[in-house]
Amino acid sequence: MRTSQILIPTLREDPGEAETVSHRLMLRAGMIRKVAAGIYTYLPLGLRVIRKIEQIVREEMNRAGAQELLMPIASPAELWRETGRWDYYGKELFRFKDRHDRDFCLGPTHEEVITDLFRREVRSYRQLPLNFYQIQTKFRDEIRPRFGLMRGREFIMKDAYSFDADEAGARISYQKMYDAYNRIFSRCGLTFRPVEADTGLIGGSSSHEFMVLADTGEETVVYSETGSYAANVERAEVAAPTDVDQSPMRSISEVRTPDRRTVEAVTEFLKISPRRLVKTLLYTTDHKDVAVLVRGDHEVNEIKVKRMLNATDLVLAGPEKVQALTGAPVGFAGPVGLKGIAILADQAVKHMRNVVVGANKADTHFVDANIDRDFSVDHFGDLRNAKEGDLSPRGDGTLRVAKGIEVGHVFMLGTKYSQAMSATFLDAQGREQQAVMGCYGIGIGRTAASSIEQNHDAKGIIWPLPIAPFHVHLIPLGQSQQVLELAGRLYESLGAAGIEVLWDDRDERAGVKFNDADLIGAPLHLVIGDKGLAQGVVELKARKTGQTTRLAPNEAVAAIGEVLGFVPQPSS
RNA sequence: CGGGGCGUAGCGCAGCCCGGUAGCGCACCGCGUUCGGGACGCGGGAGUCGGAGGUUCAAAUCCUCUCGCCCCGACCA
Repeated sequence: MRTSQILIPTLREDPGEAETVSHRLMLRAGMIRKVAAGIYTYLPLGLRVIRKIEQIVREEMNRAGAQELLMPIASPAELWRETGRWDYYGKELFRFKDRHDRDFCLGPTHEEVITDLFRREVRSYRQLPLNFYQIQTKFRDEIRPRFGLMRGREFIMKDAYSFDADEAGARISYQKMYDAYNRIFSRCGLTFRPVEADTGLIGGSSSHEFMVLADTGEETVVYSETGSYAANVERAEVAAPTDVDQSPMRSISEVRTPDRRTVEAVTEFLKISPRRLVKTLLYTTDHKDVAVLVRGDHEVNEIKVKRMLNATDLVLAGPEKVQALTGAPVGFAGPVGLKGIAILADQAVKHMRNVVVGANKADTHFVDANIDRDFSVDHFGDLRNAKEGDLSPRGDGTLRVAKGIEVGHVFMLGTKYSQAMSATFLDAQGREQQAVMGCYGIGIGRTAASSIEQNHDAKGIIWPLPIAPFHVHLIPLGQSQQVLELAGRLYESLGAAGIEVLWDDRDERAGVKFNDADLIGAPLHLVIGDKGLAQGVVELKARKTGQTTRLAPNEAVAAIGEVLGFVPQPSS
């Protein structure tokens, strides 16, 4: 491709709207342009990268035995009402009505549509297992789209759905996808890690997320330093506490803590460690209020609380609510004397003695409060976030914390959708059985963005070869006859050898061309200039290392083919 | 949705406090010089100052409403 025939509007300056590296570089390299918040046009260069990733995904899906199909973007509300997700999905679902006033949505995911296909078309266990996938545009009206392709409201996703006759089969299907995902992200040149994850809105019994490790990631991953445990912090289990405080109970007393509302302020004021304090957080769920107790240096994990309560909704109580429940302003809530409300506590609280808690009275705390004597707890459980230094729940060392970008997610769905939608088949005994499902997603654009987060320098992008928009950036310098002629010849023969070349045929100064080439990030740059030709050489530069090799022009194609791992075709 | 910020030429911004000619850099067009890491000279085109209302002799600037966008928190590929 010649630059005169492909629109690559590179930007010299950073666009003001972009914060993260990948967003900035994608805009600057002329890969994407914003149309509305979270909605982008993929320009030719960006689309080439997207297509490369899609192709890798396609190859690995096919290899894993999945079959490609394509479902519609628009789907009728009836299907979503069958599973209850028309309501449950909430504002994130882009909804619209047709001319007959019938409800539709733009698909955010396709469990309903694929399950509908399955129940209509599949009858027998002999047809199983099945796995269908598609690469398609999805719509989610995200609360806050951000970081370019990282979190769009319209985005390209590969989604796959497996159907098995039983749990054992489903586990095999799941494992195949898990393995395929590992291959896909490896082939894309990413440093990533599969982690145990929460299932969120999709539902199901268990899942793994594939996390690209990057400081700009929105997810928090905890992993055992020495072992194999890794999980999203939303999901990460906390090992049962081993430190049991055996000290004798002292008698409870009230202390004045004027205007000390936070753990930090109270513990500083009383000159105690946050580990001696129990903080009380008040929440409102679907139908009731609850208090959640955690140690002062711990954080409540709301997902775990939701799970314990079997609630779909959980919001921290506002100031009026807190006042109503405790009779005190925010900052002084405590379990002692707290009436008419369920009290949950993290397991670590169980073994604490002589703790500091709010007194449900303005500017007052209790010290030396004790469980069972001064207050009671209705349920204990693992309700906090794992944190750096915790013991691994698998007993393999201590936990560390890192940031990650979720590029893929695999779920064991079980029969959640097949049950809701009566997706059944007949087993060998002729009995009707519900299909056991799995679903598997990859964010294609997010994968591209993640790759940039991991592969860039101050000058621009450094694409891994398999997803680079072009293999070689051909950079002729000046307009001399010999340079132009050689550029044309090399362009032809590289193309004939199956090598993808971007030929900068603009009449620009060397600096402009070099800077654009560095920004765009093809793995190899081939520079042709009068200076080199005077010595009979062209220069091949590796974008990543900056290392330059001088080559005779007639060796260039073979040398490049070798570096790229191609078997060069004889050029005509 | 809560908190913070921004909308002025294609891009990046100044001007706004203290009302009075709409400006700078880059990009773009023409001519010339230049040409191995973002050249220079001369000439030029381009802006409903996000939108609507109001105050005023006069509004980019003050007031009200509104729309859009970005950043920080609760959702997810």
